[in-house]
Amino acid sequence: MLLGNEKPVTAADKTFILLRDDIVEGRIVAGSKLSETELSTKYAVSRAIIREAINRLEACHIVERKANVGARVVALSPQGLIELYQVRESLEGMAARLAAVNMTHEEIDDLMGLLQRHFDEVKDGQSYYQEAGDVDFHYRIILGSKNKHLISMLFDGIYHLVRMYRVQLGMAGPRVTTAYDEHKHIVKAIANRDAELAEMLMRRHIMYSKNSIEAKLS
Amino acid sequence: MLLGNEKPVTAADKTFILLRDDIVEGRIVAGSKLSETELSTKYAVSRAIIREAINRLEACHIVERKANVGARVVALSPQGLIELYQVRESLEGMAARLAAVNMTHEEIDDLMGLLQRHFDEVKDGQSYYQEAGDVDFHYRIILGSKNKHLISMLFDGIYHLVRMYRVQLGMAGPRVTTAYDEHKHIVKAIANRDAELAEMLMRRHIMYSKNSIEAKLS
DNA sequence: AACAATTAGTATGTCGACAATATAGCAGCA
DNA sequence: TGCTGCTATATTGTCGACATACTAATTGTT
Repeated sequence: MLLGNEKPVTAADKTFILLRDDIVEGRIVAGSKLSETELSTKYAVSRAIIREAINRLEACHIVERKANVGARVVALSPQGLIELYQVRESLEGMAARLAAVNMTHEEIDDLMGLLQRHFDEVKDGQSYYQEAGDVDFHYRIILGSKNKHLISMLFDGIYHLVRMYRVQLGMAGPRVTTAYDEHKHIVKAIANRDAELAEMLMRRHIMYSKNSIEAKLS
Repeated sequence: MLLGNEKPVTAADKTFILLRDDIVEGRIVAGSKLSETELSTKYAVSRAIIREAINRLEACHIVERKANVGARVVALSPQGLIELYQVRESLEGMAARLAAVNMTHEEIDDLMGLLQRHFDEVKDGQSYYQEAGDVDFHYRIILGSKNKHLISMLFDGIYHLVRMYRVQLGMAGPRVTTAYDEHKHIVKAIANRDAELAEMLMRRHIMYSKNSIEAKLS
């Protein structure tokens, strides 16, 4: 899954994305060791490329590296997921706040259109959990914040980890109808340029989502 | 300045820290291009080491890299500083909230001791802006959150950028007495385990700090 | 004179080999 | 038998050289 407009141009870019997705999708199991030589044969590139890819994965917190020892894929734990959602709540809350100030009318209209399509799908009974739609919703609000650091942190860092948890702990969860209502209220707050409310609603939205996942884990 | 307990063991580690500090302290000017060959002679290491160091700097958002073109030190702008403080407000607010829940009594006592020493210095007329003290204060609360992602984002990422702005836009600002009061109230909220209030006060504290800097820029 | 294309030059991307460090296994001793 | 120290092996860290892509200067054309 390519997020944003990351266009891999160099071999290291491509290998980074391949390796990352193999990890996120669970084809390389969490907690396992990453051998540079092994990976270099597997992906048919030199060790230097693999090293660069692993370095970037470390920056995303997807792998952990110890000097002179090697790199391991991070281990997934309930505690880790909670910490991740705490950061998400904080950052996406701020994103919603900023989006209420910085999104253009056009962007807001687009967002409402997306929400309407989402609603139609729910109405048509396709009310399985639409991850793509949900991601797209959050995606646009984060971009709407117009804050470079926020965007980068969430897309390059947090997002892939969240997806890794979703995939590997198998939560293609429900929450579709309630999530729709929450999304609607958030957009309304943004359209009203109510930054305070937008942040609060987004934080609650993510908190609910966290609670739902926590409940499923226990 | 070494933050946390990053112990450079490999040559790439050392070069990364040297290069980072040269940039943060302004010995390498903001916006300038980083030539790999040039740097490799300057720091007396191979180009591979320099490349790894630059990769890590890119992960910190201290340099920007374009494929097949090269890396540049980020340019400093008022807008960039504002965006940085927006992220700080969000993350450190959450850190204070979590610290109120997760800090041990001992850690809170230590924090109060630090605050007392800070107060004594202010009383003694050494009321120039104590950056080290201020940093140490925020440092402990961030650590007190016990949230790995939060800690890493702030220390490895945001912190050095903030310092870069401070150094290069020359703001060894005042705000020492008011900042002291704000710190005191934050610690009180944490000691009372009032997460809600701790977050709110921390966010206001950072907002005030941002406003003070903005005023100085215009 | 101004613009386009080609070419030379320089910087980045990639590679394979060597050096240094950690881990595991084995031998020797208490 | 259990522990300590050494050795061997395998993995990571580092390096210099080659391949490739961008940049800019030069030349030719309109």
